[in-house]
Amino acid sequence: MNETEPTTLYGLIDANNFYVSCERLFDPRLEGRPVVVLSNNDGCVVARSQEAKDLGVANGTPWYSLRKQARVWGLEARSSNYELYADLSARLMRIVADHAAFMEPYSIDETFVRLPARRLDPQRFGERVRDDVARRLGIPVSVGVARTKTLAKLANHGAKRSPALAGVCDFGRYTPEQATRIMRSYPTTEVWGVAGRTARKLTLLGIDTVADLRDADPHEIRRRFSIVLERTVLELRGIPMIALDEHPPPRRTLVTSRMFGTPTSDPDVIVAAVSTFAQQAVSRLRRAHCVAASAETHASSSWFGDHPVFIRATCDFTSPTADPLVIVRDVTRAIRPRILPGVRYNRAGVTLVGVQQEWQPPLGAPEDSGLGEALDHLDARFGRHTVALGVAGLKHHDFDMRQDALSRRATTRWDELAVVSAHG
DNA sequence: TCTGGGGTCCTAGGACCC
DNA sequence: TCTGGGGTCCTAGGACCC
Repeated sequence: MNETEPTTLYGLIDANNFYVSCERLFDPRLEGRPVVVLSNNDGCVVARSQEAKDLGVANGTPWYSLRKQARVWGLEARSSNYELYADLSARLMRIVADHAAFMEPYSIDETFVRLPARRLDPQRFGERVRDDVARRLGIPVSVGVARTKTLAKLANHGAKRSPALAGVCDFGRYTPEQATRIMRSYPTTEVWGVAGRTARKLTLLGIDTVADLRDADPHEIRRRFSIVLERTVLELRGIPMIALDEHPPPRRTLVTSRMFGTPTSDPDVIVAAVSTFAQQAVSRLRRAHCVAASAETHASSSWFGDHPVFIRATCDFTSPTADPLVIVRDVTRAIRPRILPGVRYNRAGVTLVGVQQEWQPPLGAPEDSGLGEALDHLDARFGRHTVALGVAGLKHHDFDMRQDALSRRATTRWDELAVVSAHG
């Protein structure tokens, strides 16, 4: 690399404890206290405040097993409020976009960026982003900057972990010796793309730390693992192998799947759930202006029972479609005969497959019922979920999830606005 | 009693074709 | 005695991400 050529630098901006931070934004009493956010159905912990992490609460812990101790600790729990999080996420991305040359949103709470070509000190860049998001949104973020996406991820971990860095880590500031020392202090599981299975296999080869992985033979890694892990090794050496993708291809599958609040053996309830989930999936499909080629439906009993049951049915549509009438009909017809009597189902879902941009149906293709368009209009005029097909239109269902501690959707619902009062 | 939801990519193996 | 080789497409399963 030519020293005079400005190197491309990647940044990773990641919100701290995003769901908890969202909850705190509209309920400041949660500030400074241990807080967790629960999965759908109030099942298990999916996000924790720093205070909750310090208490030793692990992600994935079932809430029922914590409830008692939570009272002793003063641990607060909230049901997940994805409508709120999605809206705040969009605001976060808009703010970051003001600072970046290119950006690639990576998940609901993080985005990769390419730093502006204008030589701005990476440390200053990180501080500006952090401060601007804090000022305009009120959510704390951490920033990692490095020559590859994998290193930017690692730098971001460091920025979060080390209070002295105050949320910004420019990996390029370290000497080779310092970088090696840091990488020796982290296990391989801290690397983007390495989880338990791979880490265990790496340990057998004597590769325990990030530094070990960086120094491993890439060809050997490719032979024993995959091309993906080989790229990771090179990225850890500062060689960019994973490009920034500003226009990721549209999704190919679209899933709506959920546990039931109460398990059921009643085929009518299961079919009603499938019908409801199918309509939610179609609604997302239509908002993306896409059609689907086929669908898969599944239902299952608890994984933790003695004899877990999993049923599935697939259906290919005559031609790719976004017609709720067709999709709901085919999906429910496919699954009903597969339902086994006497099994307590506690989960169902619909996956739309072969999702693609809207296309012109060929001559002779079955006609669209026009119902989807009508529902879109009603949604736009009267709000979502105003009208639905069949039993999905009812307000309450036997399969509804439990959400005992749901916060307000303060930024997307007029009737759930935050109320602020001042006392003189 | 009670254990999330929504995605991606890679690999291996089988079917099928010439 | 000893059985081609290369290509594509599809599916299932594994591993990972947040």
